Amino acid sequence: MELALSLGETSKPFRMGIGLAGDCRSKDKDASVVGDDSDVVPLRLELIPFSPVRRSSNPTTPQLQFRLPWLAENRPAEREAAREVARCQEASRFSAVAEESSFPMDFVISSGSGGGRSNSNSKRDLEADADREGSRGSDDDENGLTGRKKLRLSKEQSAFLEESFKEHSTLNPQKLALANQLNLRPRQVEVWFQNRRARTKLKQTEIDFEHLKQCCETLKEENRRLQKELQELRALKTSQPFYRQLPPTTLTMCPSCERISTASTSTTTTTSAISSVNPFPRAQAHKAAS
DNA sequence: AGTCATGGTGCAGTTACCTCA
DNA sequence: ACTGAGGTAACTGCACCATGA
Repeated sequence: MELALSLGETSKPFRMGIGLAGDCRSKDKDASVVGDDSDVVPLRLELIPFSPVRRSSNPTTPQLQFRLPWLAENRPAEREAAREVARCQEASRFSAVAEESSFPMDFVISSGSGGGRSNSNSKRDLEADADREGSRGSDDDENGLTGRKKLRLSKEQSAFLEESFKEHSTLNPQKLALANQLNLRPRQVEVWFQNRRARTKLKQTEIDFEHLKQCCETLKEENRRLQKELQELRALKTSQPFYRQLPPTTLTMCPSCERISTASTSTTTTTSAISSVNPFPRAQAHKAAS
């Protein structure tokens, strides 16, 4: 058995970057998903594929074809795992049916904890309420639990979501399709993507931290080296007093290209070349030019 | 064209649950 | 059996954006 999932535009590879400055909230969508090259650290997380994905041969219809390994038809050895998934998601069907139903479901009665919320999350609230209702199944009735019940996604479900996440880190187009294919509630898929983005960002932050730490160490070492070199040059300068007696007119600088040339030998050198032994190349060059 | 209400979605922060050493 | 740490599903509150009235 094979199911096809259309994920829309897939030409742009997913890239995740962390902005170095500024408020990410004001531009979080762009910064966290696409990442403007101007404000992200060049080090990036690469999402490594770990299971084969067969793509549609037709480029005009970017379509992914996933195998659903937990289905009994595909891997008979995992029939029991599939039954376990079905058992775990039994509560999901309740709310899924409720969503598909044309009858208005009376989920508006709040369970108490979200009293101060704005109206802008009403659908999410309804889903959460439905989740709570759905999760209060026979198990909870038996053992008396009233809190939220945590459903562990199967490895196969997580892998499937990972594949989808690699194509789109945002969810909008494929949420319902994913939820249907995985036999999960749309809210579960949504939460999974949110948590996945958070994990990626955290990982990227750790990588960035290590990268910046290394940069810091490198710069410290470079600074130490330059300070030592400066001390040596100063010592050389004091031990060779004739160094001061060099006529300043021996150096001239072209005002347009800022190249320094010696009048006697007409040897041209750049200011950057001089700066390797002179901490104040520009000042000296201007002084020489005047 | 500007304003407001509403809905959808993302993120940060947090909580609660589960697993494992 | 107990426990603490780590992973992660789920929740909460807020912000932003799109859309329609």
